[in-house]
Formats: sequence, C-alpha cells, structure tokens
Amino acid sequence: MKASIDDVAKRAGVSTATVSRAFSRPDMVSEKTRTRVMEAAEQLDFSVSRTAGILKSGRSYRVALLVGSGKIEWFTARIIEGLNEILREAGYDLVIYPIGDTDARKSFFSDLPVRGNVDAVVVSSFAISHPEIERLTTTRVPLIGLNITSDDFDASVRIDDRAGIKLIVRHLAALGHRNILYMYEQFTSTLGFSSFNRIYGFTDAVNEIEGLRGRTVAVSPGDSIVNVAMSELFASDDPPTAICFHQDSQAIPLLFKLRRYGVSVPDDVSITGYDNSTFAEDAGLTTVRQKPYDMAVEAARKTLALIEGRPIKVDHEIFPVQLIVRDSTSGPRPAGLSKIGVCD
Amino acid sequence: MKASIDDVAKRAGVSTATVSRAFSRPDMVSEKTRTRVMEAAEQLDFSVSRTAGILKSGRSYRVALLVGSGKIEWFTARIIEGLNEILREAGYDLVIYPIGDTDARKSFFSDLPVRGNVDAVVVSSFAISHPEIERLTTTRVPLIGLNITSDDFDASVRIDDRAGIKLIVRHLAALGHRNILYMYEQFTSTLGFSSFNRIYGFTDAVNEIEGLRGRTVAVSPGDSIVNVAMSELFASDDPPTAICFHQDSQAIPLLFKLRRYGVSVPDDVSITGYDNSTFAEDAGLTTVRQKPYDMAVEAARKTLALIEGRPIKVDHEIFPVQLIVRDSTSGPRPAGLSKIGVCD
DNA sequence: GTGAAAGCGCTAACAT
DNA sequence: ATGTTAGCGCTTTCAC
Repeated sequence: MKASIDDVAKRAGVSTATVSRAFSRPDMVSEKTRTRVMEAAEQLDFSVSRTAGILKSGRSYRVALLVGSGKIEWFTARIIEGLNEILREAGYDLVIYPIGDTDARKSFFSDLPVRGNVDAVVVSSFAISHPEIERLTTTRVPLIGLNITSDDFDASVRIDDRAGIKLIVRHLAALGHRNILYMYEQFTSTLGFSSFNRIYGFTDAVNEIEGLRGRTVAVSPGDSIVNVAMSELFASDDPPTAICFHQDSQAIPLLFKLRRYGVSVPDDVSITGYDNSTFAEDAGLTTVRQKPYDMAVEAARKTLALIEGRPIKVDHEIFPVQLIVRDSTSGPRPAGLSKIGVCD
Repeated sequence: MKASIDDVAKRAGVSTATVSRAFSRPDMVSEKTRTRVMEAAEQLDFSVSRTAGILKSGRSYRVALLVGSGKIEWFTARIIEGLNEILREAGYDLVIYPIGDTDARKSFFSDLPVRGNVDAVVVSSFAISHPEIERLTTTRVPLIGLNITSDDFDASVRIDDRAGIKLIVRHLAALGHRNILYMYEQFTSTLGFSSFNRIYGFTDAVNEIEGLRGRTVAVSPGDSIVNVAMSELFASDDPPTAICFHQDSQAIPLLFKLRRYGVSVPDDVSITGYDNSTFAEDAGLTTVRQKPYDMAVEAARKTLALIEGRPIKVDHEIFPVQLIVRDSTSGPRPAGLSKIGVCD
C-alpha cells in the first residue's frame, strides 16, 4: 500500500541509503540523483516516516505537557501556544496529558505512560507532590516546571506570585483602602502551587501595612462567586471597600453583574483581578499582568536545550509581573458600602 | 542506560516474547510469570516503548489537528479538549498543527509532514482549499472535518450556521426590529468556512422577512470594533436598532464599553453574539449556542472508527444550534437611537 | 504457557 | 557519491 523507502529506491534506481540521504542530508547526494529521488518520491506519495527514525535515534521527538485539568483555560491555552510554537519548528510534537481527577492522576503516575515515550516532561502549574515528582524522575528525561517551584525540576519558568499580589495590596492601600478581601475558588487537589503563593502572599502583604485589614474567602466550586461577594459586602456594618480576585476570570462576571445589584465599581467597591487575561482590558479591570505565552516560549527553549544536552544559562527563571491599573479601582467611599444610595 | 525488554527478560528469567505478552496480553501469561516480569520491570523502571510497537504495527497512534491559527481561542480550546479526551484513552496522541500565515500554510502542504506520520487528519474550521484537500488525500489516511462541509472529507461534524443566524434574525424581527446590522472582523485567508455561512445566512434570513433591512459590516483587524459600532449607530438619522456580532467575543467588549458612551443595552440598541462562549451568560448576551466540545467528542469517535475500519452510522453530522435569549435584546425604541437621552 | 527468530522502515557506519 | 548491511525495541508467528 503505502510506499516505503525501498519502493522509492527501486523506482529511482538507487539504494535506500541514497534515498534516506536525499531527504536528510541533501548536500551529500548529487544534484541529479536527488532530483530523481524526489520525483520518484512524489509519484509514490512518499514521505519519510518519523517513527522509524525515532526508533533508530532513541529519541521520541515528543514532549509531554502535564496540566491539572482537562479544561483549557486562558493560562493553559497560552502555554500550549508558546510550547507548540517552539517545539514544532524543532521537530517535536507536544502531547497534552490532563491529570484532572484523582483517578486519572493515580493511574497516570502508576502507569507512567510517558516513560520511554517522551523526551521531556513539562509540568504546568499544578500542585504536584514530591512522590509524584520522584516517580516522574524514573523516566530519566528532563523535567521542566511552569509556574511551579521545586528543586527537583531540571529547569523552570515562573512568575513571582507573591510580588504580584503585593502590587495589588499596596496599590489598594495607597488609594486609602483599609479593609480588603481576597476571594478565590476552592481548589481541588490539583491546585497550582503558584496559586498558594498568591493567597499566602496576600496575607503577608496585608500584614506588612499598618492599619490594613485583609481577609481571604474561599468560594466552593458550586457557589456563585457573585452571590458570595454580595453577601460579604452586605454582611457587616464594616464591609470591605475592595475585593481582590484570584484570577481575572472570577472578577469579570462580577463586573457584569454588580451594576444590576445596585453596586457601582469602583465608587462603591474596588475590584482587582490577576492575569490580564482576555477581556480584562475591555472590562477596565485593574490587574497584574503575566505573560504565559512568553514563559512557555522560554520553557520550550530550556526544554530543547536539556534534551539536546546543551547548557542553559538560567535554570530557574522568574518572569516579571506588572501592575495594570484601570478603572475598577479608586479610593474608597468615606463610609464604605453603608453609604450606597445616599447622596454625599 | 534505559532498560529494554531484553533486560527485563533476562532479569525475570524469561524470553522477550513473554515480557511483551505480560504487558500486552496479560491473560496469555501465567499468573506467576507475569508477577515476576512486572517486578523485574518495576525494578528497572521499564515501560513498553510505544515507538517500537508503532513501527511494527504500521500505525502511528497519532492524530493531527489542523487549525487556522496559532491562537487557541474558545472554539479551538474546546475542540482540543474534546478530541484529546477521546483519543487519549484510545491510546492516540493529538498533535496540533497551526496553519496560520501564508508561509506556514504553503510549507505545510508542500512538505506534508503528516504523511506517513499520523493515522488521521482532523481539520477544524478553516477555509481549506480544494487543492489543499487533494494534497491531504495523498496521505491515504482518513480526513475529518470540524465545522467544514466538503464531500472530500471521510466524515465531518458541524453546526448549521445558516440556521443559527436565522434564529437571531427572526428573534430580532419578532421583537420589532426593522433595521439591523451584522458586524464581523475582516478575515485573513484562513477564514473558517463556517464563518462565510453565518454572513451569507444573515443576508438571506433578512431577505426572507418583509420590511426588514439588514447590512453587513466588516471591521478591519486593526480597528476597534467598539468605535466602528459607535460610528454606525451615530452615522445616520436612521441607525440600526440591533447589532449582531459574528462571535460573542466581539460583542462582549462592546457591552463593557457602551455604557460609558451613553448607550444603554438593550434599551438603546440590542446586541447579539454567537457561540455562547465564556462570559456570554455573565454578560447577559443573547446568542446562539454551539457545543464544540461535544462536536469534538463525536469527531474523535468517527476518527477512531475510520482508523480502525469500523463502519460509522452517520458520515456527516449536523449538530443542533439553540437560541439563548438573554438581556441584551429587547424591542427597539420607537424612534431608535435618535431618542437617546430624551425622556419618553 | 513459553521460546526462537523474523521483521516493521528507516539511519549510519563502513565499504567501494 | 553511492551501495551494503546491521541494528533501533518491540510484536508476532511458529514451534515446542
């Protein structure tokens, strides 16, 4: 059926070695022969099979990407784009392994389907445990972390989440806020390591500032973040004057809805996000920018270097975060939300 | 270095054939032997190499996904999720090929890197030309279309875009609108086929209704859709009372901004999207729902069937669209936008 | 139930 | 510049 290198060789009247060379090292074959080979190949619809070469070279030309969920949200989409961009042109395929629920996770680390089948493993932003990393190590291939810090990785690229959230907290404090809230969705077991740092970082940053109070609130996955936020705003006589969200994608729905509920942003309450993801700019959301595409490109470069045994300048790289101030933050009302609807 | 099947065989005191069987057909090996083999494998950190099996079987266990852009937006993200979900558990790797700019496109179809290297090619939602499909055919593997119609595909899954946009047009007409606008971003050469149908379908649907006027406007990629929309609204004494967007993601930014410009939705103008993508519900956007994840799952099933030579019930399947009415549409003001700011 | 051995489609070392 | 040939790591007949 499918033409093999032998068929081409026969048709072109040369040996298989010549055909192979015509494709992989054109300069080692005479102009004339090469043309003849290429014509024969074209007629037979022949393309070199990577599989055979792979077997020969011992390299799989495959890179695994481990992600914490089957859902490809903003961050993961950018990561895939960045990795694929660099890896593809180097001849590597990116293969995505979602390690979502507990079962998938257990079976992945027990079967370890990547062992012997990929040249590197990139782990993106989920709380991988030490035993799991240990297990991955038995694959004997480079391990690269994306928004994960661990000495067990051969290389990593991440942002400084503590610094990022600190920018937010200080920005709000400078505006005059003294009572702020941090909201995040309750995580499953696959919570990203980076995420923990944002939450802890919030508390630390708050404690650094005299007179500033900050509280963190976890919203259960089933609950509407809007309703929880509203409850927090109206629950006490001393409501927060600003709410910081763990991700833009949690803040954006609130921005859409608050208006209808009689709360104005930023007049009644300031709102911040994190990521500078899709629609953050359109929404006028004050946020912290991170650039996962750029991080993935760098991670891919490190990955290739490690695979090919080239030295890498920086093993563990920290990408900058930047505060993006927009219209969702301003100074608090003198008396907070209790003044809503009352003309000053 | 890496343990091979021979090492395991030696250690377990059996032949390589037995080791192979212990992994691929456990029932063909005695309980005792199997245990011994598995222990040896565990000690040596051995996993079966797929590459070798692949070479033997002649199947690559790889499926290519051709997409029109390196950017993974809502639709493509859902497609990847759906395909990966089904293909992975069947042992297939999904490999993404973005055929973005003209150069990438030309080189892809001339080199045809998938030939001999994948078991099937899934083409998602971009305007592939006939010669390009012809060229893909030389790979001799099944071709599956996602939101593309063509008899050249062995199977396809798509929505009825004309029916979808008709739902929108009739909904607006029923509300009393008589002058509506269709806005879309000017496409590059990789415009999805499905997209054309939405645009043509709009005009057709409008013409079906007595007294309804409809115009289509292409926004250049560089232009702000918000500014173009505003210009359309204020350009004439007889402005449209509703604007239909080609995708939710084009309508959502407008919803965020219109308020500031003194235009209220839906009182001053009705807005519709298409997709029911992220934030459409939060934004209260009237739209047409399509479920790309489900479509991808079905496409993956068809793909596997075609690869394995199993019969498929329906080659070319059309998924339903559904009108989702929300708060961004209502009856038009009696005198349209010219009445803005004037109390009735 | 298990072993011996051929061969999947190439690449690369060696020979000419 | 080109040909010959030995494997890469498995799977799978075919014997036993």
